Amino acid sequence: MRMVIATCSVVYTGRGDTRLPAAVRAILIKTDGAVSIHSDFGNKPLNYMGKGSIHTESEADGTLVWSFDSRKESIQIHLHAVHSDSDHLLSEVEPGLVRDGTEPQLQAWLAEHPEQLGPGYTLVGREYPTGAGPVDLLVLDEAGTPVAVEVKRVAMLGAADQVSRYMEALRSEVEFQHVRGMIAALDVRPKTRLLAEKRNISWVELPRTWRDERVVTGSSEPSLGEEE
Amino acid sequence: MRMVIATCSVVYTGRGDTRLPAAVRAILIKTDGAVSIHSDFGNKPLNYMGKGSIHTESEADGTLVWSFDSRKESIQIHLHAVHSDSDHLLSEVEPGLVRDGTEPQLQAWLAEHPEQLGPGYTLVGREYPTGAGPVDLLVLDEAGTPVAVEVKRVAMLGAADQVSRYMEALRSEVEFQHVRGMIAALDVRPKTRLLAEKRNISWVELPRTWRDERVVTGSSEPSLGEEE
DNA sequence: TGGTGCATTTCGCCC
DNA sequence: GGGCGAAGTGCACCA
Repeated sequence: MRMVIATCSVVYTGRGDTRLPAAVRAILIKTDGAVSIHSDFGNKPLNYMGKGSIHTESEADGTLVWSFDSRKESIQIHLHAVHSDSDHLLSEVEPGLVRDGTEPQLQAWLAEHPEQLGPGYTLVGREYPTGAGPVDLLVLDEAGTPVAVEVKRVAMLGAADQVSRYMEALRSEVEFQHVRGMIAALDVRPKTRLLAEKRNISWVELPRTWRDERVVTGSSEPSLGEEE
Repeated sequence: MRMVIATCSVVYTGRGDTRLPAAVRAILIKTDGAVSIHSDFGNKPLNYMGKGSIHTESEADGTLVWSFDSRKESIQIHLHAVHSDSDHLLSEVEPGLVRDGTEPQLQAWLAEHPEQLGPGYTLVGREYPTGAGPVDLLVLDEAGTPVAVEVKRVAMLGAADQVSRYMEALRSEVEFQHVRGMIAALDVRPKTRLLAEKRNISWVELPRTWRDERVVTGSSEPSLGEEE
C-alpha cells in the first residue's frame, strides 16, 4: 500500500460529479487499484475509487496530475505539493473479518426456534421464494395460518414495506391467500411499530441475549446440525 | 493523522461483534478520534471506530494492546509487531467535498419544471408533510388530481414502497382521497417499473442531461432566484 | 455482468 | 441525542 501526503485538489466524474478544493490530505493507493483520499476527520474518505482502476500520470499547468480510471468512473488528483510518499508491505493474503451476531445468524437461530415468534409456531422454510424475492422466514402460526417473517437486527420503516411486498406477492397464490406478516427484530423502531400495526403486521422484539440462548438451547438438543 | 503499519489482530464489540486474525495492516488514527484498520484490498476498512473514541494503552501476554472506546462500542487492537509509525500533519480545516447532481438538486429542478412530470402538471409543494413523513414533491396533474412524487437518481423497489406509504398516509385526508403516486428518476429499474405498474404508480425517467437543461432554461428565464 | 439486500453501513439533517 | 433517509454508499451473493 502506498500512502502519499499531499496538498491536492480532486475532480471526480461518474455516478455523480464532485470536486474537492485544495488541502493537505492522505492518499491511499492499494495493490488492487483501490484509491481513497482522506482528510483528518471521520472514517469515510472524501473521494475514492474502487479496485481495478487504472493509474496514469500527466501534467497540467506545471502541476502533477494523477488519473484513476475505471469503466464508468474517473478521478483526477491534482498534486500541488507532495509532502510524503511511502510504500508499505501489507499481508498479501488477508484472513478477513469474522462477524458474529449478523442477520443471517439471527435468521438461522429463529429457524431453529420458531417458538420465539409465538407459541406453537412452526417453520416452513428459510429464504422462501415469493414473486417479490425471497422472504426471510415462512412459518405457520398455532392455527396453521402461514406467516411471512422479515428478520432484522434493527427494523425501520423499510422492514414493514418489505413484509407488505412479500405478502402482496404471496397472496396471489391460493395456498397463501390469508398469509399474515411479521417483523422479528432485536429492535423495532417506534414509527415502524405504528406502521406495522396500521398494516396489520405483527412484530416481536427478540431477546438481546439470543446468542447466549443459542448455546443454552443447543446444549439441550445435542443432535443439532452445524450452524453457519 | 497517525499511521501505524503493524502485525495486528482485532476484537470489536458493539453493534455487532467481530474478530480479525493477525496480519500486517495499516492503522489510521485521526485527530478527531476516528480509527480505521485497512488491509491492502478494497476501500472499506476491516475494522473501524467513529470519531470521539478514547484511546488507552495496555498490555496482555507481553503484547501491546490499544483500546478505543466510545459510548456503546469498543475495539481492541493487539499489536504483535509494529513495522512503521508515523505522524502526518493534514489540513486542520477541511474545505469539504462539493457534490453536484444530487437528489436534492434534482428535486429542486423538478420543482421548477413540473411539466417534466407530465403536460400541464403544476407544483403544490416540496417536502410536503404527510403522516408518514414528507413526500419529495406534491403536484397536480392536468385534471387537478394531486400526485405524490418520489424523486430518486436511481429508483429501486424501495422507491415504490415509499410512494405507497405516502399515498396511504395522504388518503386519510379528505382533500387527498384520490391522490395518485409517481416515481421520477434518472433510472427506474425494471423490477421497480413492474411493481409500480402493479400498484398503479406511474413513473418517468428524466433526461440525463437535466443539469445542462437547468442552465439552458435558466438563461431563458433571467429572473430566477438563487439555486441550492 | 447486473439485480437485490445487508451493513459495526457512514453521514447529514431535522426534530 | 434519537429518528429517518440519502449515498459517487461498499460489498457479497445470486441469477
